[in-house]
Parts: sequence; structure tokens; C-alpha cells
Amino acid sequence: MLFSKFFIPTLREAPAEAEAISHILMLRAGYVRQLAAGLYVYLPLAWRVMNRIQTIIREEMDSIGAQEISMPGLHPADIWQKTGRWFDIGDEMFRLKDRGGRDMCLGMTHEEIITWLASMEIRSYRQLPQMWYQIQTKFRDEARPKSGILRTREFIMKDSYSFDRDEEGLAVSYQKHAEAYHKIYERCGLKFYQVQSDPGMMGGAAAHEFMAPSPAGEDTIVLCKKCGYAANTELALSVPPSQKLKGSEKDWILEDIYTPEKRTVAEVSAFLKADPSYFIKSLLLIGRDGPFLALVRGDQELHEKKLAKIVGEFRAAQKDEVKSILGVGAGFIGPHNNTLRKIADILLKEGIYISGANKEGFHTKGIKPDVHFEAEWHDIHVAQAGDTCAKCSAEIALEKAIEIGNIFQLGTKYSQPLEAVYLDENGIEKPVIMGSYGIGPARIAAAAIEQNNDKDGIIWPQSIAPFDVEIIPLDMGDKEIGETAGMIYSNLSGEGWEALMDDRDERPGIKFKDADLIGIPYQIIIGKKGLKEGIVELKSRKTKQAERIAPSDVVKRAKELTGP
RNA sequence: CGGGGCGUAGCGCAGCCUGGUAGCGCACACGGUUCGGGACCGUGGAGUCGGAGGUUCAAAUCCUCUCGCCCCGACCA
Repeated sequence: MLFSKFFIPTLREAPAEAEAISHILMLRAGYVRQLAAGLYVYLPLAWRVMNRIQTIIREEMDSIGAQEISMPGLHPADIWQKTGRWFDIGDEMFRLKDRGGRDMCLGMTHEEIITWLASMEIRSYRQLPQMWYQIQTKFRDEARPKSGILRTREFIMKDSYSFDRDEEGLAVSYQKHAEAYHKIYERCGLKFYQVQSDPGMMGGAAAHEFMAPSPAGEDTIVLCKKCGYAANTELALSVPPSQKLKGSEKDWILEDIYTPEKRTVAEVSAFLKADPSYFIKSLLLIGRDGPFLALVRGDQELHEKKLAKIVGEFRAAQKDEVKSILGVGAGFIGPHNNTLRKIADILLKEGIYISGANKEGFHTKGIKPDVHFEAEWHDIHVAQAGDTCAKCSAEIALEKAIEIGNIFQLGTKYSQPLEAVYLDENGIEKPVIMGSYGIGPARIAAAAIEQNNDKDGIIWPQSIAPFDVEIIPLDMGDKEIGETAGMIYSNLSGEGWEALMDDRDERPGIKFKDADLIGIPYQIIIGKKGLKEGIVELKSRKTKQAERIAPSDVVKRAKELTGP
């Protein structure tokens, strides 16, 4: 491919709206352009990357026996109504009506549609298991699209679905997907983790996410280097450090202490000269069944998602609600002396504490859990660096990560309402057991850039680079340079290499800058000085190391370094 | 949806406070000199100042409304 004929609109300066590294580099290097919030045009370079990623995905999906299909992006509402998601999902679903006034939506995912298909076609256990996948556009009206192509309102996704007779079959399909995903990410040159995740609105039992560590990520994951425990903080268990005992605390007796105008843990902690770990933070929340208290240790944060999994939806109480329910201001509420339902962090089961006295201007010291109040005990705190692993007690690490894929065991969540059933060997009708599995190719591309770049630009992993090699003749006016470049180009092409040749009549500096920005992993630099000595340079984008080799040796050497 | 910021030439920005000729750098076109890490000189083209309404003799600038984009949070199958 000739650079002069290929559309690569590089920019010297990045548009001001870009913040994430991958976003800035994709704009500057001429990969994408933004149409509107969360909507992007993929230019030729980016589309080549996407195609390479999709090819890898197809190969690995096919190798586990999945079959590619294609489903519509526009869906009738009634199928989504049958599973209830038409009502459960809010503004994030694009909804519209067709000319006949029928409710429709743009597909955010395809569980409903594929289950409809299965319900029409699957009759017998003899037809199972099945794995079907597609690479297709999804639409989600994101509340806040961000970070370039990392979070968009329209995006391509590989989604696959498994259909099995029973849970054992599902476990096999699930495992096959997990293995295929590992291969896909490895082949794409990504650093990644498989972590436990929250099934969320997908429903079902087990779920894992594949996470590419990056500061640009929206998720935080908890990792234990010792035992391998890995989970999204949405559900990650951890054991924070215990109270720092000075010795005298165990002699505390239950007493109220006057703490005028001291409301927050920080204020009371400073006032009483006691570490925040001696406090119980009491939060009055309003759930579906009325008000309740959530209790976490003073140095901890409540994880609202963990709590929501236990009690369902809730919201914080307003100031006047606190007054009317507990008869005291928000800074002085505590777990004892009231009959409200209490959900307490498991960490509070041990120790002795100070908390609000439920009396204006007072805190109570010497509170012992299970003695002075009772509660339902759950892990509801946010895992933090410095905590230890709930499984093996080693110190855990926290990392920001980009979600690049997920796998869910759905069970019968969709097959039941949509009546996707089969007859087993005994002629008994049973619902199909399903799994669902997603990968975002654009996120793979963005994560690859986030993980592989330097001050000059992108450094693509070879497998997903838009081209394998860029040939850079420094002076197109020089006959010998032009001929050598042409020879190398056709030799490489003949061996299956995809080469981009910068045939533009530009100064060397511009060609070097653009080449580094675009990030093709190898550059072959052909200049007058080198040719006088009979050599060209083969330069690694990543290391910036250049080898001086004879033009005729380029193919041989390139093969040694890496395959096409 | 809550909080904050920004919309002036393709990109990056100044001008706005204190109303009066729309400007700079890069990019682009042409000519010349250059040519191993984003060259230099000269000439030139390009802007409904996001939009609407208002105040004023006069609005990029002041006021009101509105649209869009970005960031933080909430949300996120």
C-alpha cells in the first residue's frame, strides 16, 4: 500500500477534547474521527486494525466449535418485554416506533434474539450443545460516553451464546470460551486478567470479566499475587487491617460522651483523639421496605453495589428524614438504641467502637457488636490497597483496568420466559441452559494502545498492527532509493507481508514522525548514505534499535524477527 | 441526572473583563531555496465568532434562552 494513496490524516496537535492516551493518539495518527458524543468514524488504518482483531476472534471462536451467524440490530419490543428487560432497562436502550406504531429498539445485546432463534429451532437433546456467535453492532445510549472509542454509544461486539442440556454442559461451554478468550488476548498482545465479576442485569450464576490493566480503565480490580484471587471491586472480598489497639480500649465501658458539633468520623476522631478504626460509620438509607442502617468501620467506605446486592435498590436518607426517623441529626446516629434493620460490614464483628449516641451532641463509646446491637453481617466495604486477601491473607493489590470481555453463565434466565426448550432422552421437556460471552474489538484496540505507546506515538503489537512493516524511502527523487524501496516492497509482499510504503514527497523528518505516530512495528529506512554502503536500516518501533542490513536480506531478516 | 469547563479558519489558541477594522501559530495552495527526526523566504485562499432572542448608534465582547462537546460523580446486560 502506498502512503500517498492511503488516507492517513495525521495531526500535529491533538484536538482539545481528547484526554485518554488512546483517544489522543488515534486522532493524531489518523485512525478515527468523532461524529458526535460516543460515535466514531473508523478510518482506513483503524479499520485494518479492527479487521485483524476480528480475524483473530473468528479463528479462536471457530476453533472451539462456535458458528458465526448474523442477527438484526433492530428488534421488536415484544421479545424484550417477554424477558422483562424492556421494563428493567431504562434510558440506556434506544427505543423507537416503526411506521405501524409498533415499539422497537436497537439491540444493546442479543440474548433475547438468539434465544428466540433457539426456541424456534431447538427441539431435541440431539441438537445440543450449540454455540453461535456474531460480530455485530450494538447500541447503548450511554449516560456518559467517554475516552474516545473506549465507551461509545454504538460499537462492534463479538457476542456468542451457548446452549446446553444441563449445568455440566454449560460449565464446558463456559470453560471453552474462557480458554478461547485467553488465546485471543494473548494473540492480540495484551496484558490482561480474568477476574470474578458481578452478573448484574444479565442474571445467572457465575460471571467473569477480562480486564486489561490501564490507568484509563473505568474498573478497579483486586488481585492477590499469592493465591491468584482476582475480582472486580464490585464484589471483591478483602480484609482491612485490624484496629490499632493501644491496650486501654478493651476496658472501655459503655458511656455517652459530649461531642458538640462533631459530626463526621474525622471530626469526632480528632476531637476524641481516637483512630478512625474505632468508629462505626452509620448511614441511614431508604430501601424498598423502608429505612435501614448500613454500618461500616470509620476508616472504611461503603460499597453501594455490594449493599444493593443484599438489600436491593436504596437511596440515602435526606436530612429531615434522619430527624424524623431517628429523632436526631445526621452526625449523631449510631447502631444501638434503635430497632431499625442493620446491615453491618463483617469487619465490625470484632472490636470495640465509638458511634453516634442517637442523642443530639453525643457519641457513645464502648459499643460492642452483638452485645449492644445486632445486625446482618456482610462484606460491604470497598476493598483498598493495604487490605489482605480474604482467601489467603496475603496483601492484595488494586489495579485500574479496561473491561475487554466478559463471560456469563445465564442458566435459564432467557430460555424460560422465551420457552427455549428441548426434549431429553426420556421425552421430558427442559429449558435450554445458556451462557453468553462478549468481546469488544474496539476496546482491544484501545487497550493495546493504552498499554503500548511512547511520547512519539503508538507501538502496535505485531498481530493487530494495521501493517506489518513501513518502508520509508527518504528521497523519492533518488532513483536508486526508489528502486530499492520498490524491490523490498514487492519482496515482502510476495512473502505475505503487508507493507505500507511512504512514497510521499516529504522531508525525512515528517516521514519519521508520522511513522512513529502510526506505530507500525517495523520500519525499513532507505537513505542515500546507507545505500552507498550497501545497506538499509531495519528499525524496531518499540526499541528504536536499527539494524543495518543488505536490501536483499530484508525478507530473510524480517522472517527471523517475526512472521507476517 | 448533579457538579465543573469549553465552543472564534481544518487543528491549537489569543481577543471578551473595559462594546467600535476578527488576529496568531500550524495545516492548505502557488513560486523559489532546501532535504536523515515535524525546514526557510515570499505570495495567497479560508471564519454565519455554536444557534436564537434582547440591550445598544454599534455585540465575538453585555443580558436571557438554547444546542453541542469535554472532565468529575451517579449510571453502565
